[in-house]
Amino acid sequence: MGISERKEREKQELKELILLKAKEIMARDGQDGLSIRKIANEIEYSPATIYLYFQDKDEILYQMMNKGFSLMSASMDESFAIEDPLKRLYEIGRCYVEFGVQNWDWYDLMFNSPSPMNHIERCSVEWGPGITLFEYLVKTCEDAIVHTGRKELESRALALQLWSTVHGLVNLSSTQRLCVVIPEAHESNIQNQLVDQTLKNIFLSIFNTKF
Amino acid sequence: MGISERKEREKQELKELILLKAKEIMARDGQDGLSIRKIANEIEYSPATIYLYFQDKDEILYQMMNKGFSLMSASMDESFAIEDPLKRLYEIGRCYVEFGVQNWDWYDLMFNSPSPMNHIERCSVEWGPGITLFEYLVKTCEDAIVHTGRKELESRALALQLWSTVHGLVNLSSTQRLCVVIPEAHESNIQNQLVDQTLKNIFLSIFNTKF
DNA sequence: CAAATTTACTGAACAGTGTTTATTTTGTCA
DNA sequence: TGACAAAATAAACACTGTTCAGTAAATTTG
Repeated sequence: MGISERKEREKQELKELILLKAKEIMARDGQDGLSIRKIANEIEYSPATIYLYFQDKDEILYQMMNKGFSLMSASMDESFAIEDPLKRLYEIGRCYVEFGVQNWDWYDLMFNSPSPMNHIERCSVEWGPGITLFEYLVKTCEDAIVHTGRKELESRALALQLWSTVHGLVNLSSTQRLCVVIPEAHESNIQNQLVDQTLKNIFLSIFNTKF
Repeated sequence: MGISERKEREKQELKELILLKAKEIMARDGQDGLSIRKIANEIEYSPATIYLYFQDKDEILYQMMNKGFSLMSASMDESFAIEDPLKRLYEIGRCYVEFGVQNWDWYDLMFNSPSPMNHIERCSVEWGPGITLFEYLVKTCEDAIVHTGRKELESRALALQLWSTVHGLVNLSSTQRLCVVIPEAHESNIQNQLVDQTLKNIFLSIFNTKF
């Protein structure tokens, strides 16, 4: 009987539609403008219906976070393919910051918001794509350490240092802390330049390598 | 006539009481648990009264942010007093992270929340204490550069790099991203160790100096 | 001292928010 | 077609920030 299969499929489709509309609303109104009731309006169902497909808003934001990681991976896979470990590491950093600043709502969901983490803790699942990304960073750091012969560096510690720096840059820039501290940074291209300079600085200080 | 002066004083006192109770509520219920209506209850006035003393919630959070900077300065002034520029820089970084992690609600308000920035933009005032703190960091970087004779370093760029890193560390740690990526970091003392190691790494990579 | 005026305060409403539950509508199977 | 299960919803609950008309208190003036 294909009837229950069709039902399952329809259930899945509505679930996807909810996430799709949520995505559209966030793009239009920002993360704060995303509400259950707005989603309900857009999919033309009552708000209560959404709770038949997701246990709460946290789960919706968790699923959106996962979609955000897909977006990010897609925008970074050129960097992942670079042969030279140092250049790869640098490009990953550059693209990371670029993605974060240009897709702030997504980034905020993935790396700042407590909502997806609440869901993760409640359901005791892993922060899957985040861990994958970090482990990839660790591996690239390892490659870079081998490549430069600087065996005194510890790949996990180095990865954390790099991650902290780019994460800090994205946040400072997107929450308007950079532009009020460095007045010249009001125009976005100068801010890009600042971020770029900082990235170059890290690599210069760690690997003695210019880009 | 001292009558209008007394009135002015009373007005100021109620304003301070509002901020005091707001502080207490945030300490108890976190930043998300802080609402105008809760403040109103605690000071035993109606919610509308609060709008006679502050134009909106953003202004309350802006004033609280300023109090947060006072707290932070107080907890860091031992570091500020250190003679040796490198050691001073390191201690500033260590205390910065310590304050951020231990007073996350305050830190979040000062360095992440859009609310105080909304007020700053609306009233076209400066991000006063934040700028002061950053300029002090720049100056200390300058001192450290002179002290180590590494003239190729640019103090403003270096300050931004250091700030980004510690800001990133505080955020990753406080938003539960660190502990899910590095499972050993669940216990807070190991997390402290990780943060400390990262800090040491920065200084090693930039100044070739061990701590 | 009483009346007029200014200042301080509040009740109630508006337009939202996430979430739950009892009820109704819809679809499937015998 | 009637019974049963599944899906959807209306309505409520307990909140949120904010505004405004109207009330109460304090002060100044006649």
